[in-house]
Amino acid sequence: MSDAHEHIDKLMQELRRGTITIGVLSQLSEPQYGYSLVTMLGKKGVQVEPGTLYPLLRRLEKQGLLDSKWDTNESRPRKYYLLSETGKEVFNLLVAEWRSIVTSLENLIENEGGEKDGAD
Amino acid sequence: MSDAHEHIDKLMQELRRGTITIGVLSQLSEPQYGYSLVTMLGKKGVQVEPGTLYPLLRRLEKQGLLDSKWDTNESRPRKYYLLSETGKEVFNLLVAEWRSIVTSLENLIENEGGEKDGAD
DNA sequence: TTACAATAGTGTGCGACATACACTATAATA
DNA sequence: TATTATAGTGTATGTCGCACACTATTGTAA
Repeated sequence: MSDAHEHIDKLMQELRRGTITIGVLSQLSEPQYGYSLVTMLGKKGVQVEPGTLYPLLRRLEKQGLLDSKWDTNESRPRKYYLLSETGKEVFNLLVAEWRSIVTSLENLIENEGGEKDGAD
Repeated sequence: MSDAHEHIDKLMQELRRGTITIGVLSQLSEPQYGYSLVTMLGKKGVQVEPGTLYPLLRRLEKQGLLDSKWDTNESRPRKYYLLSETGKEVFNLLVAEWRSIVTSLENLIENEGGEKDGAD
């Protein structure tokens, strides 16, 4: 019963996949830079490695979902990211899709453990 | 606003990732074969390609989450899959993790659009 | 017999994520 | 001044699941 624990990690990771994107997008209604995002998301229960987040941010920017601008006024230059108009739309669509997935999955999970009707 | 629709597909696909596994596991408290799973999941709103499901089933079997046996009594031989004991445990853990993710994400999403407290 | 549906299988490619590492610049300290 | 710690950004690489497209086989209907 314990040799499976090695696979669980992988499976959970797969479960998290894609949700990081939603998490990040959800925080970018206001400009933030990479490090602050890592910190903030971490506080909210979503652990993200910097090495995961930075490529993600650049990906999202390249796809046009994020805008970015360097702030060189502060002591260290920081790259601030912000949701673009497109990003806002995509985020909303993504949330809708997410909720739909949650609903379907909940149905499947709930049904398990109970009786099922043999209707075909 | 339309060139983003190409990315949305990818993002949604990423969102679905991993959930297919949970969906499949949830249906295997009783033995079923690949084709019937494709049909059944499809009816319940979870579209899965056969070319996606079959490798998944074998993967899960190789990981010890599923048991399988060929039924050659019927007209065409069918490979029936069933949750193993390990599989049941993993499924439960996975469901727990899933619910946790759902909760975190809901929090992040809800917070957006409203005011945020500057509490640190 | 041919054609199609049912059923299972495989191989390849893509892409996101994790991990690890490198780099810069500021601040602190010896 | 030199060194170290740390905040902050960036990149290279590997893994692995999933989608897609393909093949193979068998049974049944035309």
